[in-house]
Amino acid sequence: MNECCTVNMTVRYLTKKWTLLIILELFKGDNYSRRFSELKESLPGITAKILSERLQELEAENIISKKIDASVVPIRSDYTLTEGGVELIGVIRDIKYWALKWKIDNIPCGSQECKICRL
Amino acid sequence: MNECCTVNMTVRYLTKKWTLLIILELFKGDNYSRRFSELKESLPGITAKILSERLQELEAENIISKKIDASVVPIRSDYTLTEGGVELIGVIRDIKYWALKWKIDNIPCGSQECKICRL
DNA sequence: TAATACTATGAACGAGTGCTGCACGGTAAA
DNA sequence: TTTACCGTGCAGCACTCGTTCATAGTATTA
Repeated sequence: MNECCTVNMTVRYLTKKWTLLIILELFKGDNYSRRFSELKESLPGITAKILSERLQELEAENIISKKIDASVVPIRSDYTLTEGGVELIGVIRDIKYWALKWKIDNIPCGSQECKICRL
Repeated sequence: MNECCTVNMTVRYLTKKWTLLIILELFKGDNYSRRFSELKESLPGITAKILSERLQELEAENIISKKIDASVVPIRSDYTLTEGGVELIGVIRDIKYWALKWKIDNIPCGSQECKICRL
């Protein structure tokens, strides 16, 4: 439907609800890592289904990696930013800087609802 | 519906069909400038309506500026990348580099259909 | 014995958005 | 009268996104 292009596809993923926030949560975690339940807690309002979906997408995109510890019960799932994922933070920062520099009527960030601009 | 955030909003605009291509066309033009009809010609398949819409959006975002020469008939409309728009090219490049570096199964760019990767 | 914690997946539904197609508007030169 | 030029408005289709509810498996805890 849209143009075939890695740029476009990449950007497209980032627009999905929660995706940026999930990446940022992982970035803040020890070793850029978080558990499923931790993510869910730190993202009030997200449903397990959507979180699961986004994590799968990010894994498919090689932005995060997943490690399941099935020896423990209940199961632990750890999600970690890949090297590429960590570098993506830099790209997101660049976008943010551009936006802050050139957007006159930007949405007031730093508000409680927006965690992205705390980068 | 989505998170309020300039980053998110910015990225969101870039995902729309034709937007990236329009920006690139302007970037290639003399003085980063193009006329409506020139844009339409160089983007086969785009309709006047969509081109018009995208240009309006980009203008509202301060990425391009518009100049109408009503003294001539038929009317001439010139669209030019703003300073911010030109800087945005750098951001798009960064996204592209990231994508090329980290995406294993990226869509084959350089194909005829994709003009974005010629950046 | 039953409930709870944890990590999911699937189906159905509703809302929204993006894009297309078509019609229509104006003016001046050819 | 047609063409070049630059749009706008409306109708409608298709797709996507997100929510909600149902389900599932296991081991510890009450």
